[in-house]
Amino acid sequence: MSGPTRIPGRVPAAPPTLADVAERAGVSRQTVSNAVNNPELLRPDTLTRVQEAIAELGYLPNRAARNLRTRSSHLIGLRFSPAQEGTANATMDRFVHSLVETSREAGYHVLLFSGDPRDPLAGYDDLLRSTAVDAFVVTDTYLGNPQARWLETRRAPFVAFGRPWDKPDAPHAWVDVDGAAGCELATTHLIERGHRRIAWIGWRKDSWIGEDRRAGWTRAMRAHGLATTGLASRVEDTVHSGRSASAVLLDEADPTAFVCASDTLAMGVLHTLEERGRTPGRDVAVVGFDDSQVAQVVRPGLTSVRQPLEQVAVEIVEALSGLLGHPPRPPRQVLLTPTLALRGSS
Amino acid sequence: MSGPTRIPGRVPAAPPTLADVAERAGVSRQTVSNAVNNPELLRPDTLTRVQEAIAELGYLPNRAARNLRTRSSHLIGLRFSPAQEGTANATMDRFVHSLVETSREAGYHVLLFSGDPRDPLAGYDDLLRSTAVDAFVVTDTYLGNPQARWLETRRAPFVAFGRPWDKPDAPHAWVDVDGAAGCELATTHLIERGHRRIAWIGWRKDSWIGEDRRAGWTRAMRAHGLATTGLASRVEDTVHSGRSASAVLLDEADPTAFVCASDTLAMGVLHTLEERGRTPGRDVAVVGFDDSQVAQVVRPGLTSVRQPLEQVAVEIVEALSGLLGHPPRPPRQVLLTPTLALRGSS
DNA sequence: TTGAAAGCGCTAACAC
DNA sequence: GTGTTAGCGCTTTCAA
Repeated sequence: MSGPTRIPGRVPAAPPTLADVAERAGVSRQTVSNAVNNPELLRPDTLTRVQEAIAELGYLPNRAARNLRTRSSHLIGLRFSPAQEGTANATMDRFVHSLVETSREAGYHVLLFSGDPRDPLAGYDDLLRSTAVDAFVVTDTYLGNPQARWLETRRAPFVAFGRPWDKPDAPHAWVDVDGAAGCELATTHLIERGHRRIAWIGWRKDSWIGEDRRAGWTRAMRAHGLATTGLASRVEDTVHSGRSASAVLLDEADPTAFVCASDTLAMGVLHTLEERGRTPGRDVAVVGFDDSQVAQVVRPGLTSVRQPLEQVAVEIVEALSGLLGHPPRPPRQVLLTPTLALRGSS
Repeated sequence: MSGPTRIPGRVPAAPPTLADVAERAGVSRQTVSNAVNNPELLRPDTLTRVQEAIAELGYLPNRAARNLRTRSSHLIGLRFSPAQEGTANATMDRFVHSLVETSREAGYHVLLFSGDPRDPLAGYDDLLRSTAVDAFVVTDTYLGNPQARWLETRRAPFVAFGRPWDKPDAPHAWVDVDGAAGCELATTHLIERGHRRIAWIGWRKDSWIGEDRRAGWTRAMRAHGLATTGLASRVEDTVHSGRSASAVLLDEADPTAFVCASDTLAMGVLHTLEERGRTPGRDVAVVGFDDSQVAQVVRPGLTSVRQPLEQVAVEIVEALSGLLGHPPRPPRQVLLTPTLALRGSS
């Protein structure tokens, strides 16, 4: 045991255990355990004595032992895949920060894992079978989410960041941001500033997220009786595509404003404007999506739809606590509304 | 026990244990453990039988039990603090991706934790005392690193990403990128392209990293017999500061090129050039540092010093394996050289 | 080469 | 309220 080898004032060879605290406080191990986990069970004076011993020894429960006994790790698994498209991983980054912070407040840590980007299930299975995590946060739902279905059959607790587009009434817990509402907000903002011919540059039709965001633009235009014909373009999510698409749209439809499905595409529009000597914000307005670093730093500042990722994290942890609670609360579905970060480009 | 309640073809109520495998293979639990950890101890036919049972049951050792027994978690702690200065957290993001990937190959997972940004020690202590992680990767060494000294006294294994600037011969393991070499590379590149009056915009003097990067610029200038007087500026790391500093430098010293300590500052230079109708790359060259998203997306592309973060991760995991090995290898200090990502701005 | 026994540090269940 | 007992699933002795 560690007791005799521990020399006061020196760095302990091994951290103190429950038994060390119990001996010091003159109580049983169980009482110490109760002092930590159910303090209301102890008589006040016993509690104080135990707490003093805990403080003196700098005791903290051994995680492995507690995990083994309680069959829970207080760890949340998050697949952190290598950078995906354009500015998207900046969003992921901001989200992870919020998640780490919020999880901590709820007593959880975030375990990052990776897996073959081509295999959406890679990594999940091992962690689940080895009981290394209590639950997952699934973020890569943009392709449809086989993970969600797979985790459901495994009865693994998880919360998705992103809707199950292919199965809207799936019963699992998810939190998402209303992209349509965001783009509607952006478009309405432009309409209020006097624009009438507002173009859309979005992603290809097989992207659910892209179609959702596009729907917001359509909705706002229709609501104000504005035509959309010839004003929309669907391309790859690259700066280059944004540039060519905006060039074509300017030639063929002469829009005075652009709403884009991403900051990456919006950057392409800014490039086109610069090439043509037209000033963003004054001659042509541009709005992006994601409020990335780029939007903040580029001249003259890119107005952009901002996802409330801090709130997403809060809702996810809330949902997670529900799933893992005793008794578990039923899964919730939460849709949050983004805001608009106004800058010089509009 | 889980045995009787498990129905073939259905989702198991609890994952199989060593005992389940042993029963199925008709051997003792210990033999199964050996099959997993020391297969060379088994007779080939026994090994095959056990491995078959493992495969049939989908057995994977329970992490908590193994952690408790071996006193190791195979988890690496990384403090993931809320976004710091400008583009710096994009670098962090890229680094974390690499670290997760490399750790996985070495059998480790990355545990993210957060802590009060004002307290550099926050979070470390609890994880250490609760034996939740085997080691730390310390990244926030830019302010000097009390963490490193503190972890050393606690005999906690850790590797720092970043040199101990305030104590260059500190014995702990660290990996860093040679910022001076990077800026020397950038400056030499500009000299080779014919520039002679090359300005420096860097951070304030109390930043060790900033002074290091600046030294690279000085070195390259001196090596080519070029004057540096009046060509340097030290400011805050913001776009705005970069803009004003470059405006002043252009007025007073008329440089034909800028080397900056960050992409953020370089963006400020680009803003100034645009304001004055001068084309980056053609009229005035600009080089940034960190090869951020912004550098890749802005027009006409920002040449930038790129840190070899993938290699940093590899070296860190290598150092970590050394520290945690049996017997441990002595700590190493590794300095890596960055490269230059060439783009339109130069 | 395989098996039996012990115990890592903790908490659930129950007795006092 | 507090103590006792048992056992989570695994690996490290050590004996067969």
